[in-house]
Amino acid sequence: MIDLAILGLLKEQELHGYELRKRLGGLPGARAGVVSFGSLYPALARLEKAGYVKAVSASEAAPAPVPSSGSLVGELAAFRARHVRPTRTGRSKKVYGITPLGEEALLERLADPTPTDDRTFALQVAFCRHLAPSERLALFERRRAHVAGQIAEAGRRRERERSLDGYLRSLRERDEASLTTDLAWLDRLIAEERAATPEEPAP
Amino acid sequence: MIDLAILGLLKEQELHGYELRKRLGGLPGARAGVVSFGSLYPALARLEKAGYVKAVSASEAAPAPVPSSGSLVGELAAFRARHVRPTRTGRSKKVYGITPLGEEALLERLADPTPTDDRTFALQVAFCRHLAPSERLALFERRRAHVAGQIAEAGRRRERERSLDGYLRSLRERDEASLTTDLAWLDRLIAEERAATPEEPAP
DNA sequence: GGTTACATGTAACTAGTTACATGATTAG
DNA sequence: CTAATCATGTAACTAGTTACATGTAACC
Repeated sequence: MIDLAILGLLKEQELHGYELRKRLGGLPGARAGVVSFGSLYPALARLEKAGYVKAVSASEAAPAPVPSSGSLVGELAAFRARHVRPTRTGRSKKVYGITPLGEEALLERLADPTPTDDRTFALQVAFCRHLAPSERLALFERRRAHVAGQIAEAGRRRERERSLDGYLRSLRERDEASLTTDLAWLDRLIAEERAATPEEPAP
Repeated sequence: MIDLAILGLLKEQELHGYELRKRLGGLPGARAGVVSFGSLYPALARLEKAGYVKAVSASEAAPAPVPSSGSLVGELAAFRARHVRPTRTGRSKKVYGITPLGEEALLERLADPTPTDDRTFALQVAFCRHLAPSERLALFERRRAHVAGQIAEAGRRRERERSLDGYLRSLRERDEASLTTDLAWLDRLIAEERAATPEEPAP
């Protein structure tokens, strides 16, 4: 999960850990919270050891072309980052960039056909522009099938346990409503995707 | 999470681990999967050590009044459980029941005002019939406020980042749609709850 | 007598968390 | 100078997972 998020963000732009965390928190699906430093920094170290990311000189960090934060503070910080002078003593900003190996790993994680949790799927969609159109569509279709399957299962369960009392019944209704909302969204997403992609005739 | 589920299920009926797991899987919200034995059995041991549950004689396990599985296999197993004879050697069924201390712990977890994840909230609702009406309503209202807050936040974010491109924008829409669906469900739940509870005038 | 389903448990691992420790930079 | 914010990291813990090890009971 965190690996996918880090690789996806670094593919767009070189960043240091602290900034990375801020952007992680701003990513959809919004219902999941911010990641902690205690998991972010070890993850960065792990990814660096694996050769997926590498620390670059702090001054190489590109200032955001479109400042996603919109804050003046962020702009000033970016400006200052450009003429930072390396201090003799330890703790200082460490800017990371993605490596070619890391880009491969990102594509693998984006195309991974294993059904994932909501949060990971949201991240896959957030960065799916890096996939080939056919793989992107496959990602959406797989998810659609997964959600459709859950709806079918919920329907079967409803048949089996008709006359369920109060709160349990309400919870089942909620499950079905949420699955139905999600399916409708996926159908829109898929329709838009097909509309945007000129059809590929069979070879 | 698992503690709440175990205590909630054992409050209804004495059960052994294997059966407990089956019911855990059938509980809403359906989108979360089944728990593994590797987390269930240690959890039972922990709860027993804490004095929240205790192992009772296997023959005391009440057969399900309404067989939730609907399977003949389950019915036969329940029948056989009634005339099990203790075998001399180790591994055999171990039926657990909830203790008064465990019932206290269950009520604490049900009324816990700390905002929780989706899965835990679903469990709180699944067992909320054990709460006093006012506490039940408070549980729902807290959740409603939480979701309403997230919707407000999503709206602010939409203002801030208008003209977001393709997939990110779609993900935001999905977030808002799912939050809105959930809010509507909560409103129905709260309305039903108020309708069912004769109003309490201020003392 | 073999297969299948029931049943309990442990060990090693995964993926995160909170709390802590430290230091650098800047605004007032 | 000092408080706030930026920034990096470690240690101990939490809450689960998978894979393994073992045994029981019934079915055919």
